[in-house]
Formats: sequence, C-alpha cells, structure tokens
Amino acid sequence: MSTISETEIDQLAASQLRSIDQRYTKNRRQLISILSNETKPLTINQILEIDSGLAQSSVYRNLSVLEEAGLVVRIITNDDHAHYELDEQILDHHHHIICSPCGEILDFHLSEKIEKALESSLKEIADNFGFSIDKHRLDLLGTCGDCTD
Amino acid sequence: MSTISETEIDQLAASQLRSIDQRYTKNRRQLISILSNETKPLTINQILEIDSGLAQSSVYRNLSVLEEAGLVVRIITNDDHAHYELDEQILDHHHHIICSPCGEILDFHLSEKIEKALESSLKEIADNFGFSIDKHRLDLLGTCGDCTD
DNA sequence: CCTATAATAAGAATGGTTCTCATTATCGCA
DNA sequence: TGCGATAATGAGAACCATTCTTATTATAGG
Repeated sequence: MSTISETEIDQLAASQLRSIDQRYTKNRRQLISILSNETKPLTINQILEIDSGLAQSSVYRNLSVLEEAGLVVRIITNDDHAHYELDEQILDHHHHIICSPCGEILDFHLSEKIEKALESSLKEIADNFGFSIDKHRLDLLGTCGDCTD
Repeated sequence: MSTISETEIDQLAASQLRSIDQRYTKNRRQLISILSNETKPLTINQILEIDSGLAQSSVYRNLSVLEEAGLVVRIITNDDHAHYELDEQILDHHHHIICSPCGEILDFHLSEKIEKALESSLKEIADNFGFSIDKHRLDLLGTCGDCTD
C-alpha cells in the first residue's frame, strides 16, 4: 500500500519506463498493481499465486525491467527466494524486519530523528572510504510471533 | 584481522563446535585461520584462491557447519556469490559497505553513540512487531573508488 | 492498416550451492 | 598402542532459482 495514488504511480511508471526505452505494457501494469496493493515485499511465487495468468519467465524479466527503471527493488536475504517491492520513491524510505525461520519480510520506519542522524553518519563514512553512496539498507533479523509458537 | 588472538579464536572455535557435536578438524582450522587474516568478507572462490588445496564441496560444507556453530557469518548481497567472515563475537560488531559494480565488501563501524541509539530504537520496533530479535545489519550500497574511474 | 520493432511465454540452459557416497581420518576405549 | 564406531572428506552428481533462447504475438508510428 503506497502513499501516492494508483494514477500517480502509473504516470511515474510510464515516464520512467519511457526514459529507458521500455513500454508500460499490460503485464508490467499488472505487476505494479499487485505490488502497490501489498504492504510487504513479495516473492515471484507469491506474485504467481496472486495472478496465475502470468508467465513465470515474464514476471522475472519484467521485474528486472521495472528494477532498471527504478520502479521496483529486489530484496535479497538469506532466504532462497528474492522478494520484490515498489521503490522508495513510491513507498517512502523504510527498512525491513525479516523472520529467519519463515522468510517473511515486513516493512518498518525509523523515527525521523534517528534516520537523519544515521544518514549523516553514513555519508561521512562513505566519504572516508572513497565511496559514492547509492543508498543504505537496515534489516532486523529475528523470529516472528507465528514462528515462535 | 580480529581483535582477539588466534589462540583465543581456536579455543572459542573448539568449544562452540563441541557444543553442537562437531569436531574442530584441520580443514575447519584452516578456514578459521584464513578468515581471521582478512579484514573483509571472502567468497568461496577467494578462499579457494588462497588455499587451492581445499575441496570446494568441503569448503561449502564446513563454512555451513561453522555458521551453525556461530563462528562464521554468511553475507548475501545482490552479488552472485555469498561472502563469509568471522562472527561478531570474534570481529566486533560492525557493518558493511558494498560496491555494487564489483561486489567487494568492506567492514565499517558506526560511532558508539549512533549504534546505541539505533539499537534501542530497533528493540522497541521489534517489540511492536512481536518479533524476537536476533541481530540487525546495516549495509551501505554504492560504488567504490576503483569502479568510479 | 502496414511494417518494424518490442514484448511475451514455454522450455532449455546456466551456475552457485547442496547432496551422495565411497574413502579416509578421528575419537573413545580397552 | 591398537580397534571399532562414527564423523569428516572430496569428487562428482543433483538441485533449483534465475536467466536465456526463440518462435509467436502485441504495439507504436507512419
């Protein structure tokens, strides 16, 4: 579930795809739609469960195109399956809380104060390493309530 | 390069392996030794380059055993290859700065102040989600100086 | 409504990682 | 120190998420 409207997402998607010479096709619309109805990152299998009409190979390819367009982010954890969600320009900057036993990923937000302090600290560190920063990610690893029972 | 001595690491390794009914064999000693001479996480291939006498399948299996024993951590990024380094009980708590183009991973430390603030904030968040936390990880993603040239 | 080009989808191929199993090493015990 | 039981090793096979191939279908632009 995103903070901006479905229409705005569509405009953004069309525009960013066009800028890398890609079309905003029916399949790609459907992927954006599925992801924008979720509050958590989905695996390919979860996407196929939601819409069994999609071809697996197309889902892989299109998520990859959407990632290149900066619309979707692929999340890699220790789980076997990658998870996908909308980019932060659509969702807001946030982080992930991951249940190691079941692989489930949920989104969480840091307080603005800590987030800012962290960012300025990270900027300084990157400078010292001679890195240009793209972004940071913060994961909380543990066990969810369901897996504890 | 770790802050505690090789001897202390060996004792820790022997003890923690014993506690999960595993032996501290020659191959496992060699892996611990290789990792303790590094300041950054290594891939399986890098480990095999350092000691070509090791069998790939044994390296995979033993790193997995060492991980179960809590001595080694496997780091998954968007890179194709997993990276391995000694656990934080040996190395100190730290985070990773990752070069997306070349896959290189370096260690960095956050100031104690920010680290503490972050930890208490994360603890609160985990409680709200009904999660028991194992640990957190913070990655800085960007491009290193070598890949910028 | 054509034509050129891009997207689709089914299945093959890829490749990092895990598994299998015959051989070798190690521990506990007498 | 030697023996027997059990664990570790390593070469190669198997696995499986992901990527690639290619023939077919859809789309944009004139």
